[in-house]
Amino acid sequence: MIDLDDTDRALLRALAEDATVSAGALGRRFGLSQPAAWRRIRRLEEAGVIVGRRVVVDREALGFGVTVFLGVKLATKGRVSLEDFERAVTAIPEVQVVQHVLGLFDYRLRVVARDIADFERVLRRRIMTLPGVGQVEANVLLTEEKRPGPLG
Amino acid sequence: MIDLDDTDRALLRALAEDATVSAGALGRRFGLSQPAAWRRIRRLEEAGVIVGRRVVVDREALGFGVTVFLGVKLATKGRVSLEDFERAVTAIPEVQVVQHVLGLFDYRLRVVARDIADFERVLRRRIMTLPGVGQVEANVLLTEEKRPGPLG
DNA sequence: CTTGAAAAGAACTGCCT
DNA sequence: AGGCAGTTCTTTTCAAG
Repeated sequence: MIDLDDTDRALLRALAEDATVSAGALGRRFGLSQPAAWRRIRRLEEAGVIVGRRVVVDREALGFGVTVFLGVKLATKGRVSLEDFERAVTAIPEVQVVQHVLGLFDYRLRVVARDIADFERVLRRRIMTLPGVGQVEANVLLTEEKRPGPLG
Repeated sequence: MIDLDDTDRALLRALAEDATVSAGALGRRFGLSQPAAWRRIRRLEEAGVIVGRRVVVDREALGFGVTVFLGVKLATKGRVSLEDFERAVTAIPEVQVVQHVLGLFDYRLRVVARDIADFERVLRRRIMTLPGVGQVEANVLLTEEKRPGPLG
């Protein structure tokens, strides 16, 4: 649990927004030399604050225009039920995220589909047939805004 | 809505997992030369399939060990209410994601906090005081698994 | 921390099959 | 489409202040 100064936070915020900028460009933006900026970034990686770099894929450009969030309550609890459910749900290609949660539901899923008809197919043939599924609640995504979040 | 072949999907899957690998390394992995792999990646960028590159920040390493998903139902609807709510909620630093959704709730929020006590503070002083907030439902994140999702 | 420089590697270009 | 060869740029490391 390293603590960061304002410059570290600025670098982190910039890289979380766009990781294609070079260390030299970041240094110029925040008043550091290229090696200084580079050393700070490497320090953030070594400290486990930066855990990887990913490309962001636009699902709509691939024809997946529908995103639905599902809350799933299991009818049967217990260790085996959780493991069975998790194994089965991770085998569904349309499921992007599986969150084990505490509260009214046991799992939250992020599911993508080509359109609503395609989503109904996924829901009926894939989701509702999962082992131990009880109550299911759905929310269809309209717009999504991601923000940097707190950094220390 | 470009359509991809198996090689494009393999490249995309690899880059969505780890964008630090070079075009040359990807080419060797999938039986392409460095320029061939690079040209395919650039084509995916130009087609709008790859929309950016980001670093992944581990919030736990920064001391934010608690993630909570909130479903929010507005008491007062209408265009102005939505805009007021969105403007106010995006000003809360602990809110990472704001999703406008259709269903039982109107918005879904991803909120991070240092611990449960800190989350209670955010909930009472920030979330419950948002303009037009009605019913609120919470799920505390235990574990999260992200999967590649469908690519075409 | 800085500047400057050097070596390694990746990105990018043009030409050819 | 893909490959080869070459150029340009960044990244990465080092030395010295």
